[in-house]
Amino acid sequence: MNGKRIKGEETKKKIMEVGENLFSETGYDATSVQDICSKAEISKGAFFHHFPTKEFLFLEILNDYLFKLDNKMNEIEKKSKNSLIAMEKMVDILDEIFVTSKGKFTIFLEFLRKSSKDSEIMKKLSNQFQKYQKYVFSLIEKGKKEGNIKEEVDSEFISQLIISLAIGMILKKSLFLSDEKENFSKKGIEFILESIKKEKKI
Amino acid sequence: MNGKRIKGEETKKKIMEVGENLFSETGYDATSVQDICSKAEISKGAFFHHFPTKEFLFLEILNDYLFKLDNKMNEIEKKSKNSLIAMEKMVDILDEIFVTSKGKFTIFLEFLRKSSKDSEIMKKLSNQFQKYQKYVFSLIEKGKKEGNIKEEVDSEFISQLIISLAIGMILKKSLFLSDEKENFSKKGIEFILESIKKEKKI
DNA sequence: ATAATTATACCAACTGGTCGGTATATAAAC
DNA sequence: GTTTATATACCGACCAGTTGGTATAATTAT
Repeated sequence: MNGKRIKGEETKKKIMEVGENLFSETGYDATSVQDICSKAEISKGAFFHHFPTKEFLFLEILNDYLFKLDNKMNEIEKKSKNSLIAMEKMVDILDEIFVTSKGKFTIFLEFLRKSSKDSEIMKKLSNQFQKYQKYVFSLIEKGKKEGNIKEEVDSEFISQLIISLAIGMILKKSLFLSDEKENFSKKGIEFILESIKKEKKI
Repeated sequence: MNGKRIKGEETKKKIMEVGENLFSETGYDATSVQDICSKAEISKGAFFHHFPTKEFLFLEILNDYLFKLDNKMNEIEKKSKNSLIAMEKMVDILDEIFVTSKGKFTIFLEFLRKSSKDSEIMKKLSNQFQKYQKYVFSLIEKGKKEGNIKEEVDSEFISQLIISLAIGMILKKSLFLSDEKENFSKKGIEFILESIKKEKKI
């Protein structure tokens, strides 16, 4: 039936897939449109039929990436019974997003790098981080209400701390894997959580 | 006297300066040798007289960068009376290195990005981080001996935690400056230090 | 003189993007 | 049901400009 339409969408997907891989492996500038075409086994004509510019492809990949990140974030909320568990899970999920399926993180670096030149990209990434931080903030507030977290905790400060730590851990881990102990990410967040947890009375 | 010799060194310095700026502003790939020459007000011939390749320039800039980082690190040790103060100062210094004189951090990103492709660069950066972490480790151990830090603290774990946090804070700060509270970096490290400090008996 | 330094002209390879044209699938007209 | 029309998908040669790097000549300092 609509063979053409479907095939068109498939090539577009293929281009985005290959683009994401090459951009993260080789970097945006060092990846030529021809490289993408060759690896995707399509012609240059096909490429520019689906994407007006190379830059546009990059932006679509970024949007896609952020969209998936959002979805993952929402998943955690549903799956977690209480706020403490949710926060611990977050790191795993971030981990999974960035590190699993190799090279995911390097394209994040590529996004970061481009963001310092392109204010629109910067805005998008910044928003994403803020969204993420606000989510942690709400988890902490929720934790206070649940009686799991001390009331005097500065939610704003701690949420920023957790986000910063998460970013740092992931960056360190994915770049210099090497010596790190198992579950370091988890333990790191737990360390902070331990400090803001309310002591359980027996 | 040896005016020419000196002038030769000066052009080399100039190239490295301009190179560092342009690489961090525009990125390695997007910066052409010609761009560097124009901004440094020299000819292409002069460039390739001092550097065999563009890549080589990048590596020398990296080495220089790491060298300066090392020196800064050693400075703190001398200036600090005890280990706790030293640790707090570290973040400021890191901050200063990365953020002050805008764009310093973006070239660090550029280093990171290239490291994911070049194993030699990766090694260098990795070593630097390990050096840095080992330094924090020694500070913690020193703190234990000084009686400032609890003996049961896992120095390895905490040193990794601090490094990760520092990286994350700096990255977040320099990219999405925005809303962050004053002295967040300092407060962040202080938060961890507070947890491992030995209570002072009065 | 001679060796180091800088400038100019140049090259082959490659860049993002365009363009004329083709193939094929869907839809409309008969 | 068959023809006609139209839009989508795709190809690959081609464009003007840029790239890192070279060859060579001119300048300069010792």
